[in-house]
Amino acid sequence: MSTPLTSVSSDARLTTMGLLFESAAGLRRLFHRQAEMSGATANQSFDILIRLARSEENELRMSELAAQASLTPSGLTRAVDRLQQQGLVTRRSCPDDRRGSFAQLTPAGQAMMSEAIPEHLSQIDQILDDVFTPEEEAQLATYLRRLRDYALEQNRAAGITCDDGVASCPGDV
Amino acid sequence: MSTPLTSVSSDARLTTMGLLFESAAGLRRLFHRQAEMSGATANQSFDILIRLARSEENELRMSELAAQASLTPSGLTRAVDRLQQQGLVTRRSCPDDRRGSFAQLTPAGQAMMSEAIPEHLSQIDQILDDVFTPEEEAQLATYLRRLRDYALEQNRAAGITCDDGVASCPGDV
DNA sequence: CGGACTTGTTTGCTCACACAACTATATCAT
DNA sequence: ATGATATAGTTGTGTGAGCAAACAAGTCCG
Repeated sequence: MSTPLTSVSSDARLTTMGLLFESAAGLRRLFHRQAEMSGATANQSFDILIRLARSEENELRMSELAAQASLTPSGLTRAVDRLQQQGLVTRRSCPDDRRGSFAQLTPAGQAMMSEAIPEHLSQIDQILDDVFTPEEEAQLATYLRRLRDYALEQNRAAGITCDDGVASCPGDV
Repeated sequence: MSTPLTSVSSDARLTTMGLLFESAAGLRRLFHRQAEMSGATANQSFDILIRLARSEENELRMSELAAQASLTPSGLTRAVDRLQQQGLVTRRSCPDDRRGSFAQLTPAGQAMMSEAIPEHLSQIDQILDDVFTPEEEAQLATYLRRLRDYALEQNRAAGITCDDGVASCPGDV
């Protein structure tokens, strides 16, 4: 056997999915590179900081933040640990629910983000201006939003292992 | 200071970028979940296997494969190591350039992919059919392709540290 | 020919993330 | 109240990926 294992007709859709992952990976590198060049603002988990910066009181519940950043709870715990060590974030325990906590930007974190965000925004502006017309940009956003919501929904549905009384869960008798 | 650090006008574009990453992450999980459920076909670095399966002779140069899979050369070396241990891939040294090698699907790898790819394709069909009209799908693909090519180009340009004789490279006198 | 530089791949090291198990609080049924 | 279950978050452990340095083979002069 010496020929590819996919038919031409399926290739287009496979490629579309590939494009999604490749463009995301490519842009991630682009952002990472610029963040790195800006010296002081270089920080992995920039994603987390931005989401905090965009929130009321610059704080979010851990679980909410995990969902927004596409991290597992455990992954987020570690990420916030690191940011805390860097002095950019604090934990504030939730008064209404003593299980919960907020991650919150410290003044230092706010200061850093005040500097870093404009750079990031201008990089995004540049990219989008270079690649899309405003209409295309809006279209892309709606397409991606649909895709994200679909994936979110499907993952949520799959996460509920025994959603309607199915007894197929291993070990639950 | 108690208000978010971003203005409303910038939020849209920031969100668009967020959507790209979130949709990619969401779909990645969706695919991973299904792969996992299909038992035998469960395999991380499915991406790599698919790209091999889609290629002539089911083989690709390591560097080419790394680029396609958005991995660094080192990351790919390790990934291929693992796949080789699983018996799904072999290395074939390039006759024309003795530095280079090909990663190639073994018969076992081909067999596995013959089984796994149809499932994967049907999952993709389902997603795209659920979320987009054919025209929208085509549009999305062109948008993503532009974005990917842009990122590729920018990253490539940035990778060439001293592209036009700039003497700013540290330590090159 | 022979040394300087480039390119393709691999190795040493470190870090970040996921999964599973655990703790602590909350909620619900009886 | 009280025990069963669910939810929020943290910790132990393994794995995958990146960076930088090493290595090996090709290329480019002189």
